[in-house]
Amino acid sequence: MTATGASRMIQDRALRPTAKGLPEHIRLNNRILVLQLLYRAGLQSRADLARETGLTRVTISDLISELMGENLVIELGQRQESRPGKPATLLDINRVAFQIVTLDLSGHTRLRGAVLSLDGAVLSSSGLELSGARGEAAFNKVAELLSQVIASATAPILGVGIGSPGIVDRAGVVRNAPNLGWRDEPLQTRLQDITGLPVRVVNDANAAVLAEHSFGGADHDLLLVKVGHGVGAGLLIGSRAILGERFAAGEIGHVVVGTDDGPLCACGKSGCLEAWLSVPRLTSAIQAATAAAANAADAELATHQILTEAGRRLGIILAPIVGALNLLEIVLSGPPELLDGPLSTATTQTILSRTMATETGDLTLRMTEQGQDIVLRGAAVMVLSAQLGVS
Amino acid sequence: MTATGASRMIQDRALRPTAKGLPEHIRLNNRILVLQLLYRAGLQSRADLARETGLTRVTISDLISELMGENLVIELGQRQESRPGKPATLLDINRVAFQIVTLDLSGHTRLRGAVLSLDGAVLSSSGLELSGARGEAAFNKVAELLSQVIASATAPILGVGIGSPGIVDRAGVVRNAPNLGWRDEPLQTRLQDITGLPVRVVNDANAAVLAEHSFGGADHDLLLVKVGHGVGAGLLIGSRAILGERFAAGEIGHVVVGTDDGPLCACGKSGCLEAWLSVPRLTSAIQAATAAAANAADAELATHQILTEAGRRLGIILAPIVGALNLLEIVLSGPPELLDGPLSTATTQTILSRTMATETGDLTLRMTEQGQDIVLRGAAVMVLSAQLGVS
DNA sequence: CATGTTTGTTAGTAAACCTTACGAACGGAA
DNA sequence: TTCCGTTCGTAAGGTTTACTAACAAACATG
Repeated sequence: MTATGASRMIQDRALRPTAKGLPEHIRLNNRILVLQLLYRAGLQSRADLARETGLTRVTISDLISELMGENLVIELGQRQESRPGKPATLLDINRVAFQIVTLDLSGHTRLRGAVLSLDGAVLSSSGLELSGARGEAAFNKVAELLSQVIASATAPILGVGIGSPGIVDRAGVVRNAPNLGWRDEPLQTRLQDITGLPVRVVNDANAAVLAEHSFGGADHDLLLVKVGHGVGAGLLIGSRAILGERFAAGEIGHVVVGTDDGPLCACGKSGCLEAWLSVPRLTSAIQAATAAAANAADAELATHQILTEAGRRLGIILAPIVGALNLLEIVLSGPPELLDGPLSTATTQTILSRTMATETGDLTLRMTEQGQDIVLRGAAVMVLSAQLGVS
Repeated sequence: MTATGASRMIQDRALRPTAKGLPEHIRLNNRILVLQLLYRAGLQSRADLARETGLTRVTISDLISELMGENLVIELGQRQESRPGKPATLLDINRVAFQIVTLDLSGHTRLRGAVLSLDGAVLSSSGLELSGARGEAAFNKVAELLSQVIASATAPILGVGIGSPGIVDRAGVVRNAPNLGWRDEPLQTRLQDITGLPVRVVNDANAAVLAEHSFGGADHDLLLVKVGHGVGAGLLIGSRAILGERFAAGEIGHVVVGTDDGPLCACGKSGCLEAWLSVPRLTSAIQAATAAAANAADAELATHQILTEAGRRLGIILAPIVGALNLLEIVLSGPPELLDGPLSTATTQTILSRTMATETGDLTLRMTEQGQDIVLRGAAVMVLSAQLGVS
């Protein structure tokens, strides 16, 4: 028995198509490929792009002229380098021709908004107090802030990106967001209708992990744990976000930690991660310990213990996840004065001691480099990805 | 500020291309699409396929004639149904023209091999005692069994699929398999050179989860826990296998369970999942308890307790994973007399009680329906997927 | 028996890529 | 200075793919 002419290796590229292919899909594919290269590296000639993509100079020229027609790409004069041959014309994404508007709805009391450049830099930002608004009132606050931010843009807007707390489905419907009092709120569609702009709504932790991935540079699988009023996570595997069957992936706040009970949680269970790790719980525990302490050294010690125990609890939850997914990179987002120190040290230690060292030896756990704007920037990544295929 | 002509929604289909697109890729895409439909549903006419795919009858006809030329598709006479119009010519994958050869190397003492039809049915099987062979000797045993099985095929062989324990990379190199004494063993390449057939080597648990996905029917994200001499898992998200950064995804056997210590594990830590749940540990614990019991009822009770506690420990490990990935379907593979009963009941209970009920309420945990042949059938899925793009 | 319907094929068109060829612009050598 | 090789970008023509339009074959029905 021998191999047959019928058998042909199917490359990874084409596995499991779910839709028919048409010539124009090739064009779109290559268009995105070119935009992606220009977006990441910038300042390349048509010939450079041809070499990198494997497409011919002819095809690249054609694509570029299309992109220049849309004002997405511009020529930036000739390369100065002294080489034989006709000098190359340098190209780049037209980074000032468009701007991106994003909102971060994850603050417990305050909504934030910003205008960003295509590079993800925050050009201007503003905010609006939620003042306890819920349901339709909260929606109106969001719409109000959005129109403010849109008005402050100084270039055509590529799209609007929004990071919302709670469970958000692929269509941008907020299935459930207790803080804002939303159930099945079709935020994306409604705001799209109001503004006439393309809008993308995603979960805040998912936006955050996208920001970390795109602007942090590393091409690893990534888990981002966002600690705030609650605890949530965003997960990126193979450069794509994991949403979960019911769009609730990353909702680890109410998973029970360990086998020795723990503090009572608002959800009714004991020992939930959120009951150990949320910002309100940590600050109040530290405050209480400090108040009860005899002196500054005691207070310091008690604080250290509280943070270490919280970090250990986080590590206990993360260890099975790290093992099951063979993760090598975990990022924390939240108040650095709480997370960056004993807490993160304890988390790393705990994960390493509870998993197989040979597989997780080079695990990295660190604070995000995106700071407070992480959700705003992640929402911008969503827009870039949706509108241009770039990230 | 308004939306611009430049912005265009990029559909999910084309997100993040990593390679250039060419006209022939369209053809491959559509070819796979057609094969997939025929493989799954079977017995359709060209016109049916055109309607389902959205391609025209002309294009379908052309594709079908290509596939018939390769003997992959055959005509099966005309549809008998009484309808107006010219009767349809029914088509199907030529399910008897090719066979698949697969090996399961995950048995602790015995290698298994089989010839399967394109449908994944086991046509014949054989085995070979490992007799403690390790390293090159183990490789020779594998090669010997493989040539036996290949010789017993009765039709051209589409390809060879192999499920191996240990850590297997994307190129089919067994990075580390302690049981077989392999380190960086390029199994796929070597066997491909020997046999002249396309060979695919994957981790046994990953093969198993593919089998469960393809033949189990459900289109959910899936976690399969394989309990044997060790404990491993295979994970499928969005119909694609998760391998992990170092190809060690699913290696949860040596993750520590709970915060109350536990049995000492061979790896040096205390309370590893494998130290609670592996088949040798369960059987010996049950044997000991039975021997020590005063009567049959006591023995029964002790056995029940041992299995319940093991199931609870599995649940403790799985709860964070289920929460983080928002999984709804977990499958157990292994000796049903151990797993199917108190153990799986306790696991389900534990997961539900340790996660947020609203998100995991409709969690399913069940035994596999694939039985002993799960790895053999999963390896066949790999071959189908690699050679035809079908699964 | 005529009509309408469905199937599968033939002929010609549009879109996307490719190959081949060429002018333009530069550095370096005769 | 002049010539030559190199590199860049563009032009012209060919190939592959899928599409539209049209048609013959085969059937059910009034």
